[in-house]
Amino acid sequence: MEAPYVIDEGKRDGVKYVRVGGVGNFSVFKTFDCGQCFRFDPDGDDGNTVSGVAFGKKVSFSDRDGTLTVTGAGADDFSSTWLRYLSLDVDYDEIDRAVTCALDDEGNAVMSRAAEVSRGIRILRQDPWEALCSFIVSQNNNIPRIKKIIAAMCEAYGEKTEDGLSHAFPTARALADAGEEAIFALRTGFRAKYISDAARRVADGEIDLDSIFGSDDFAACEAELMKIRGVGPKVADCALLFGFGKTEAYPVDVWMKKVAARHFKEGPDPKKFGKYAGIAQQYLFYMERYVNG
DNA sequence: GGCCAGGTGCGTA
DNA sequence: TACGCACCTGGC
Repeated sequence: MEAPYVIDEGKRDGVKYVRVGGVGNFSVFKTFDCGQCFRFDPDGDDGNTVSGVAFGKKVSFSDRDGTLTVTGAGADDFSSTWLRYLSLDVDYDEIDRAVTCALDDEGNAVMSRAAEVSRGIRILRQDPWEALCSFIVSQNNNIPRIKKIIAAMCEAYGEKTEDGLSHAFPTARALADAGEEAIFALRTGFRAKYISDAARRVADGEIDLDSIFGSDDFAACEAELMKIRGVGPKVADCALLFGFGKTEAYPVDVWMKKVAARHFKEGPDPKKFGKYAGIAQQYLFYMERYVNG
């Protein structure tokens, strides 16, 4: 795999930027359009730029002719934060090879098509608490409203970003202190008690996200998260996949049920994809939800 | 004006 | 254990 390398860095209109080459098969648009993250939106009209907030930093990503531009970051920030966030240190060519030969011929044909249309998607490594909380909000909900609720939560209870114009995702402590009624007032509906329960348990250390992050016992991680009210297998798996870097997590939602019904006699069996099950899942999900739609 | 959304908890057999 | 149904709200 070609390793990402910094081309140059500088400032435009007083804002830092860094340009990076060697990013391989990476699509900003697909990565941020595939439903894994709710705080980024398309910026401008080139179709290749998104802006948002992650790890309390306002940032935008843009790809053009194989060059990634990160605005709001310098070379140091790129290597310390965004390289890992975007999973640019992961060899997706190798993963694509693995997931397209894991099943029988028929299954491999489906996976090859899914990998083809999804080419460029990277599983983000988001903040664990943000991912957990966001996917609690996502249940029985649609993406525009999920984004709206999360934006309201950030504005009300998140620390301001450096430029003072945006807000970080609120800490578990901030949401726990806000209380269930205040969270309900953000139009979260029946999820208010779930968010509140999650925030309290995490803030109190009753659920230790760091130890889940460091654990290799996937089933135990899932069980631990499912102690939270309103966290079932789907939400737990999304949090583990998108927030805890556990690519073996295989969230099954209505779209994945459609995939199974439409393209497979039974299954696919996620175990066959091993530690890349979550990435295979994301490819199948993306094909069904955003391409076949 | 309804239906429904990237689920989950709870009550019922 | 295995279903079916309610759930806040607002986008379409």
